[in-house]
Amino acid sequence: MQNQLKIYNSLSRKKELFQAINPPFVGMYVCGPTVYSDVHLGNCRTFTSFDIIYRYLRHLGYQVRYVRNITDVGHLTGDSDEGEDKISKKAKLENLEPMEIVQKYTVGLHEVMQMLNNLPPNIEPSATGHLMEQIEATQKIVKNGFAYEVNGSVYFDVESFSKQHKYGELSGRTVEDQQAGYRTLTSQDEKRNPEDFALWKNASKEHLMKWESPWGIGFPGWHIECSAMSSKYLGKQFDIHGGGLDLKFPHHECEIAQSVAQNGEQPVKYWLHANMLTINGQKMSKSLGNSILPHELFSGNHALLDQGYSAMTLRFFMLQTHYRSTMDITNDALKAARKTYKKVMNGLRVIKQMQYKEDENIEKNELLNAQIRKFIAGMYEGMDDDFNTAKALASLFEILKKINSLHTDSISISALENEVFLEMKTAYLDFIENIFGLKEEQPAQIELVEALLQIYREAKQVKNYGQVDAIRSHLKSVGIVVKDMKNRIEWEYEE
RNA sequence: GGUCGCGUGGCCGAGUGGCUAGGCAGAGGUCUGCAAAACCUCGUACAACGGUUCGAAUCCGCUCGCGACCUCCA
Repeated sequence: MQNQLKIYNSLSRKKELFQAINPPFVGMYVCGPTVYSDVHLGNCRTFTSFDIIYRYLRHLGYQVRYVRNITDVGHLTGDSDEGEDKISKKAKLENLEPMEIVQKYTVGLHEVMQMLNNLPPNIEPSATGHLMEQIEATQKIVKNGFAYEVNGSVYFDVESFSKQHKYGELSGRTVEDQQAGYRTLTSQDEKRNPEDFALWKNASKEHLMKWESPWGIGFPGWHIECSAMSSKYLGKQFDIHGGGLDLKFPHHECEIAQSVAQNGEQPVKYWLHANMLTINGQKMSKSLGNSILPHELFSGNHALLDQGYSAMTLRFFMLQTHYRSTMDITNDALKAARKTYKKVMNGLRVIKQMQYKEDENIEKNELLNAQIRKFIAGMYEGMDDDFNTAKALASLFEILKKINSLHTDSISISALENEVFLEMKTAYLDFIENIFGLKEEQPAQIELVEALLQIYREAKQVKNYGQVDAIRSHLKSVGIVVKDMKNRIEWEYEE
């Protein structure tokens, strides 16, 4: 598999040429959500970023196995190993079975993912569906001497691990650094050292979600599920592991340690982290009261929003920012994104209908042909540069200008080489639909619009401007703009 | 306090030692019954200060500001 794709690897802190372990196959694991509440915009950003990465890898010809888990047990509130299970807590609060909570929010997640046109992962494994694998992984770590049991709980022994292996490489921390940030252990604590983390936790009688294990009745720790499930479906070593930047430490650091503790080798070749979301320059968080749910964004039903913005507007907005930069949500930025999104989609409709026409009387424009080829290459260069969608879009807009110029006949299509025209059409379609994953949101009732437009044309012929203006304003009220061009009359989506 | 990142024109947002993306908004123009759309032209920006260099927004140092992680979070 030949390519120029470079990926920023969080582990090396450098852009590296992407070389699949087993081409043409690529294994990609992305940390999914804990399904104890509605999926939030930050989740959406991360999953959309990896959706585009997934789509691009496929476009390049890789056969990608994309695994994104559902965390439905083991993720605790509060201090990492002492809080309440998030799912259980919510279940008690709503007086439901924990699995009802899981089902409810998993369905909600899928719904939003579909609206955003994110492709479903190839495997979406849940933690409760892989208890055996987690128990086995824990046993192996204990056997290798990197974990210890206390009162029916098993903890990863960071100290003994770090004597033989590196711990903290991904996040750039040393064990000593971390100790500085921890409170001291009390005599009540089961852990030998504060940086140790739970692989398996003993469950009290009241605990809702618990299972048999070699250490008694309990439940798995949060980090072990990803190690267990990623290795089950992608092997001990796989190509890409992604997730939100906030998972880098401790979650991903723990995953590396767990895998190395089992097999002695690094589990992941390329670690990718998507950056956080801010709103009006501030971190989006519940405590600040500025978090927005996808449905609130779509409906505009939120104090910080002037109006609603569609799922595709959000997706386009995300494309304009590189996945490793923080993305700031503002009304102004969203409005600009909506307008540009529609412009791009109007271009898509135009190019889909456009046909090449040979005309011997018209000379080929070499400069134009060269320019178009350069812009197509520019889109690929952008994506090859660590999936830089913002960079790719710059070239896409240049192509869009050419498409519009061809459409309005300010450039003759015959001035293009047939081959260049086809390349341009294919590339524009591929990028919009297959790579960026954009789609039309309000497919208009084309027959009706066309019928009205016919009346419009006739009224215009006889200079019945009253009727002309009436039709125009009617169509505008449903989001359709009439375009009076030099030689014809058409419609497009309002921007 | 520890670790790390960022600061780009009115707004958003790429980039990166010389060739100075792109989008939105704004101005002018072409077209048009009027408009809209589309296209063309226009803005010479990179937090402050010092240094390295023939040359820095881009490298180094320092200052200021913002943010992330270290504690639930994608």
